[in-house]
Amino acid sequence: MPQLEPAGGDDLGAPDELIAFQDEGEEQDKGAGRGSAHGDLDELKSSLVSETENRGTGTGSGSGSDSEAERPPQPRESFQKPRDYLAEVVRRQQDGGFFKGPPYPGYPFLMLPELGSPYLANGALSPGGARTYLQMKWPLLDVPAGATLKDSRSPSPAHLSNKVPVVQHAHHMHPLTPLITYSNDHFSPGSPPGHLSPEIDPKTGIPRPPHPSELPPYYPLSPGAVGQIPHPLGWLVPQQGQPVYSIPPGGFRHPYPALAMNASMSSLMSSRFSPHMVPPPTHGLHPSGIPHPTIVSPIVKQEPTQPSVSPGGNSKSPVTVKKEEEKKPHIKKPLNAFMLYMKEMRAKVVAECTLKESAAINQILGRRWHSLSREEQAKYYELARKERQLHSQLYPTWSARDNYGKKKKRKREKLAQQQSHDTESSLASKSKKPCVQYLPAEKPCDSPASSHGSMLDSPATPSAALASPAAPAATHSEQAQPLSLTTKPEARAQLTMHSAAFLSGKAASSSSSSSSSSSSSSSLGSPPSLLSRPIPFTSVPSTALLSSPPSFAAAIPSPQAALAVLQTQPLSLVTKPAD
DNA sequence: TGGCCTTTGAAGCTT
DNA sequence: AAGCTTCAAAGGCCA
Repeated sequence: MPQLEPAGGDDLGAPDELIAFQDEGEEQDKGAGRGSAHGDLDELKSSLVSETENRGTGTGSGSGSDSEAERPPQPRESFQKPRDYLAEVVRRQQDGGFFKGPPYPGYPFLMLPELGSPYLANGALSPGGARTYLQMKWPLLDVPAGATLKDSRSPSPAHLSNKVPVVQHAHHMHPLTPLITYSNDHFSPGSPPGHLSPEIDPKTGIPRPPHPSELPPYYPLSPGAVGQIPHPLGWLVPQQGQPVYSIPPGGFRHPYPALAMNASMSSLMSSRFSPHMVPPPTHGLHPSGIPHPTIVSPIVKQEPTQPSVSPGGNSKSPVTVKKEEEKKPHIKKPLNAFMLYMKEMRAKVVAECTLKESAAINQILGRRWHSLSREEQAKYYELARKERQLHSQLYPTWSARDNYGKKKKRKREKLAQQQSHDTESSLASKSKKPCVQYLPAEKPCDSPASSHGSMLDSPATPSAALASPAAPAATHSEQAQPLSLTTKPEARAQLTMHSAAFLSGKAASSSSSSSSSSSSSSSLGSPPSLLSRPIPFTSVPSTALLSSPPSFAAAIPSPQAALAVLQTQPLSLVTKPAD
């Protein structure tokens, strides 16, 4: 199978349309997606229209629809050779120029500390702009200077409060290295949800050799943990800097697990070692002794409600099992695509809205999620896939089963009761709160910027769908991807009633983007359709990457610049030209 | 103080 | 195999 091919060669005979598709994705990343948030709306509209037209013609290049001034002038064809791309990247960095960022404030950056620059323990941006922000289409990687030298077992308080998205190669390497490494990745921009990927099956344990770049580098740690790796956006968006994962009190050898993991994985990958060669971790610890951020100290999260369900069931007494379980750190599930999306976009929505309740925010995010283009969603699916991959690499023995049934027993009971009640009640008597409660009719979040971005970004148009090259190659799993708008029809109805204006208004505001409008309405009121499916990207070959234009990798000279870019930077995973 | 709410997706569990 | 359940994040709300 292609995935087992040597890195970078995981595709054979990629259809041209796939490449074109890839290009389209890039186009959107840098085009509509970026401009939608803060850019000129009219330009965006035009761009979208042009893109749609291009799709219709099958060209997909979208080169003619480029309406962004910041856009790299070079035609993508000029980067068919990785070195060309890299040269361009270097040139741009030297020029100090960077491109207007897309609406995604998160992942796109690889934060590389300048050697010798002081590391700000609290994660705040260095006044001196000590960091070099290298745009990465991947979770933020931030390696505090000297981080790799620190003994995480005695971390400084700085780490405890570090809100800087961390992660990066432990090796000192050229800033472009990450980009280069991507070229070896089997990454497919339109990658399907992880479990759909034919490349790896964490469960069956037949993963392809992991590539460092595939290891999602962000695993925020909870406060009080020895080390912390907050959300990538945490350094700029405190709300999102909340710890996601904590680390067991055992102490680590490296304050940045993911970072170290990258390093180890890099070695593994470079030597083509199979992940199986990595000794299984003990109690959530990485073989290298590096804890994973998904580990939550049992102290922090102690829910010894059930006897051990470890696969290796034994005859130990319940008490013993319970004790062992208490000792066992709680390893959280890796975040799925939507969770990643929420983490990234929550702050943005909160900032735009008057709402603060997560329930309401989540509803909005849920709708926006559906309004995202398939390409954009694909980025998150890919992130999630990598997340799971890293997770499985770190915790080969971990299973979602480990956390199953250990949380909120009351809730389950309540749900059960509710279900029984629902069966007896009419639809109107659903016990769940109507969504309207969280999404007031006054559209408190009718923020033009992001909303437009989401809506406009959505190319979920018939033409777009038809233009999807991967469609024919969609796997069963891909087709099984959630198409739904919401799992609760009644809630959806509520949303439709009370929020249609919210979405349609946005769509209407971009009249030229009729596709967006239709998409929105479709998402809300129509049965799930192909349009709302995640991109089937398993078939997107890496060769497509070879033809992909370089995503603008740029050095950001200052925190202010970083912020500026971050505010407009779209999430994009594809950055790597094949080498 | 801790569960609820809300979202989607992954994965385990149940039938 | 299909359907159901749980968990993952987030933070205000409420008992």
